[in-house]
Order: sequence, then C-alpha cells, then structure tokens
Amino acid sequence: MNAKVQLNDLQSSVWRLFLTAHARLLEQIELRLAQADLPPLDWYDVLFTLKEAPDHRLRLSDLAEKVLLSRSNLTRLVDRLEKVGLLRRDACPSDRRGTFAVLTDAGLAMQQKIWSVYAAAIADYFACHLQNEEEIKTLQRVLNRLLSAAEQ
Amino acid sequence: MNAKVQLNDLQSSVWRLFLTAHARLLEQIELRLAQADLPPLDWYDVLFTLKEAPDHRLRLSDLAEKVLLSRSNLTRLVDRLEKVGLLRRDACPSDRRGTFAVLTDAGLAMQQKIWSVYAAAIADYFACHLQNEEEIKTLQRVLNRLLSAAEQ
DNA sequence: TCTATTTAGTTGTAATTGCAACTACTTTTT
DNA sequence: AAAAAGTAGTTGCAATTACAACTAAATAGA
Repeated sequence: MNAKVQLNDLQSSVWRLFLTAHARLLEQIELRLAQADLPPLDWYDVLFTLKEAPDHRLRLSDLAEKVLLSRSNLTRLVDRLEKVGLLRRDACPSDRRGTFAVLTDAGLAMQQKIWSVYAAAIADYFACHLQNEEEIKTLQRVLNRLLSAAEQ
Repeated sequence: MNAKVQLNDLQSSVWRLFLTAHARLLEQIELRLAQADLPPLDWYDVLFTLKEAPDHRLRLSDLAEKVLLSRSNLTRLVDRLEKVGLLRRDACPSDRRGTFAVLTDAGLAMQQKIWSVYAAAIADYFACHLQNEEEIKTLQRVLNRLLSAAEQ
C-alpha cells in the first residue's frame, strides 16, 4: 500500500466532490421514494438482489455480502422484510446452519413498484446529466477500476 | 421533472456501479481510520469544515448544511465533539437563538492527524486509479454537474 | 474418532439516527 | 405594537446500526 501518498489539490477536491455528489443525490432519491410512500433504498437493494439470484433465493451470508451489510444487520433487515411478507426464510437442506432468503410474489411486486419510481429518479438526477456516450463510458471505466481496487 | 424517464442498461449499471464503488471505498477508508485508532469520517468532516470557515467558527445550522446532517443529528455530533474537547460552543451575540461551533487547538490537531491517514487512503484507493489528467477532469465535470442538479 | 477451529446466523446491548415536538428568539404582517 | 409566522437549536422517543458474545453445525487435524 501507499504506492503514491501524495495528493494534489485537484485530486482531493474531486474526492470531496465525489462524496458530496453521492450524498446529495441519495438524499433526493430517497426523498422521492418517501414521497411516493415507498420503503427506503436498502429494502430495494435486498429485493433486487434476490430477484437477480437463481430461483429468487440466496443464502443470508451471500445476501449480506452483496448488499454491503454486516451479517447482524442483515438478520434484522430480513426480519423486517419477512414480517411484512416481502420475503421468507427457508432452511438450507445441505447445511443445517444455513438459511435462504426467498423473494415472495409480494416482494417481487414491491421491487417493481419501487423500481418505477427509482428509475425515474435515477434518470432525472443521474442519467440525464451524462450527456454523451463517451462521458458515461469514462465514468464506467473509472468506477470499475476503483471498485476492483477497493475489493483488492 | 422527468424530462427523460427512460433508463437504458448501461445507465442503470453505471448507477449501480456508482453506489457500490462508493460503499466499498468508504468501507476501506473507514477501516484504515479505525485501524489507526482514529475517529470516523463524520468527525473529520466537521473538523475540516470548521477549519475552512472564517475564524474556525460556524453557526450550527450552517455546519449542518455543509456536512449533510440534519440539525438534530448535528446537535448530538457536536455534543460528542465538545465533550472530548475538539470544539466548543460559543453564543452568537447578534442572534440569541444562535450558537457557533468553534474549533479548538485540539480539534485542529486532530483534523491534521486524521488527514495524514485519510489522505494516504484517498491516494491509495482513489487518486492513484485516476490515471491521466483528462480522466480526472471528466470526473470533476460530471460530478459538478450532478451536484448542481441535485441541489436544484 | 475426538478435539479444535471455522462458519452461519442470531441476539444483547449500547450508540447513533430520524422524526416530531418543543422552547426561545427573531422577523413579518397588520 | 401586538399577533402571526418563521428560524435556531435541543430533546424525547422509536427505529436502526455497530460490536461483541453466543448457539449450532460443519470442517480440519491429531
């Protein structure tokens, strides 16, 4: 680590910009969801992740990994989602310690409902400001590089 | 709003990337701070913001605005920082409802101490992956555009 | 096989957050 | 100048999060 410790003004100001832009964007988007009486983004994240998974099911530890939540926090988030019927827990036959989270029909419906609002918000606050193809490609390339570096 | 509701696959995957990259980066950086026995980024944010302010002082409401915290959460964050002597509260002479948060010497020292670790982490996880000048300029331009849109 | 280690998930508890209500003060309106 | 409306900051309380300890089951090592 620390191959390049120096940080110039441009770099640190862009970092700051990255943090603030992220924060303000999320603020606006969460606001839209709240205005539409929809649950917050971390609910969406779980529902979407399950939807993408084979058979709409995922071991809790895998789910935690994907949605960037600690295991204990995931346990309780899953509790809440289960309580309102958006997913259910299934025992894992091959590993008696394990539990699957399985998306229910109501969960899928909710995912779609949230998406309709969420997608519009992403379009308004994000996508519509990425003017040309080249700009979005650059962003993609940079973010991919950052992500793989952060995951080692 | 909703000038452009459509969202194509590239756009939504880049949005997703933006969220995950941000989350993973912060995770790593917070980890570095914790390993160095330093307080979390929101403490830094307050200390830095005060350092930048004229006379190292800022009204609580202005501070809340800049660090992206609700007023009530700022009250308690300021409580914690005050309790360990990193800042102090001063009454505002011209508006008796008002309070200033003022950076103490210890607060300034702490800001610098955190910065030494934080800057290295930003360099390692962020800056050093922005290869050429053009890439960082593009990022700056895009983020600026997103930020101003999110702030209306 | 029997013990030690690791892994999956949950739970206790303390700290933090979010939201609404509240106090005190200031500004605007009439 | 009095009443109404708005602003600054704090507080109560419920919900969420973080961290560590815990139970149960699987795996590795002797």
